[in-house]
Amino acid sequence: MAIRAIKGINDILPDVVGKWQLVESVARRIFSKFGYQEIRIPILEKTELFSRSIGESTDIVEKEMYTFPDRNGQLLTLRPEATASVVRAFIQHKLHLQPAMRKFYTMGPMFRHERPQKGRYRQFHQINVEVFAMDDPMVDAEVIYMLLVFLEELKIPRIKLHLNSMGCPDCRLPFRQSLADYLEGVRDKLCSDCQRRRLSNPLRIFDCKVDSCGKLVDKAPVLLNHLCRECEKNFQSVKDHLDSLAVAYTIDPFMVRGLDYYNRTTFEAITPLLGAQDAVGGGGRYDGLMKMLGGPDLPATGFAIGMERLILLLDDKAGALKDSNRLFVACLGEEAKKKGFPLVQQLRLSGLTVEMDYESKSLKAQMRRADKLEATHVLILGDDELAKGVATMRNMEASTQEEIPLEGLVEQLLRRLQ
RNA sequence: GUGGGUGUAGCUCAGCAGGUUAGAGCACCGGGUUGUGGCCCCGGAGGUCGAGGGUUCGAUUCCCUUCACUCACCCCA
Repeated sequence: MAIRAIKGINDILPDVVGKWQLVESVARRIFSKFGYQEIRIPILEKTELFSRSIGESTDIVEKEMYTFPDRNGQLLTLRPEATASVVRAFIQHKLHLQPAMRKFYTMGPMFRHERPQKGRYRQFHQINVEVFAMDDPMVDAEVIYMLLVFLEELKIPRIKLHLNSMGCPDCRLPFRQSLADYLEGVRDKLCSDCQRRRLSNPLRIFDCKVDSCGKLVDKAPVLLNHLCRECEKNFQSVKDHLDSLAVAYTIDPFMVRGLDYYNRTTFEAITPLLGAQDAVGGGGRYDGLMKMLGGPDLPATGFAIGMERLILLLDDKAGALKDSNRLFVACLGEEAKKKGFPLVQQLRLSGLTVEMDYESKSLKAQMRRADKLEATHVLILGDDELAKGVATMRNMEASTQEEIPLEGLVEQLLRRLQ
């Protein structure tokens, strides 16, 4: 039995790599315009970092992390998300003392042991954006705006922005009590999952897709209506700033972010085109995390983009090869091959994109291969040419040919193809 | 972890109400052009019919088991 890749952990073959590179380069270009700097963080961290930041009772920490002891017995985890690591790095290097370092982005693989399905894999890739030490609502609006600009630049169709506020500890505590009271009253009408959630994480009930629960949830108290004065003001300000940028949004009081560290503004970019995995990007404010991880008490906000989901939404032609000239050198006979081999290297060093056939195939076979490789030009080197001291240059699109003297050949090719 | 769907050539899929050499399209290789791609024509190569077991004179086809892939639940990007 041949070895296969691990379930949910996929190869990215050359025919789609162009899309990945497009996504990465657009991210770099847009984010740097907004003042973000790239940071590269490890894929492996101490398990504690994630269990403390994401929340002990979340599904991620409870059953989805790839955790194992290293050779010293230290428990390590393949990162299930990036925010915890970026915060850790910020604290570790005392970056709050460097005012030029506030806005970061990073991209790379994450790992969660879930059942794979469309748009959801065990190794998946995210682009993450994090802003530290800024709590003005304007920053929330700008972060959201940048996410939408990015998606628009990639021409991702039918994106909708959902917006919510998770309040702060001050408003969440009393709210939890009134929600608990309400759920207590209707508890035998809830589905079995929600019966369990009622005690472990009541906010999750808002996410339930069972019809009967949905009806109960409609009448349940909503956190958004129980925000404290400060949070209410803050949320209104975020909305005002979004309005000033002409950003359309839908208030979604039932959108509950799964990670424990979120507070106040949360948001998701949703598409109807991906089936069940409809969130292309999502994030929010997480003001308490830095302090919780032992750093200074600084606010933070950010978002994550799911790259696989983005790639699924990309137009078929996105990221296709640019149509620059590509030369194929076809040699006929040993003598010509000996001359052609160093010539090919020299042309590449001169800046041209050049391929040759290393086997002694018929000219027909070589031409066919040149066509498959989408060469724009073929340089034919054969006995006839060598005898005359020339090479034949064929333009594949125009189907025209000309002879070029071997003397000064490189210069002639550069002039024509560069 | 739970449920549904699907496993036949590199890819997309036919087929078989059990029967002898398992098919198509695309892709690949070669020829038609002693040295010229795409289109066309001709030919070739490529399959333990996912794996194991059972029923049968005979199984790709029926039954059981198992594995893989996939979609959905859960959760999330």
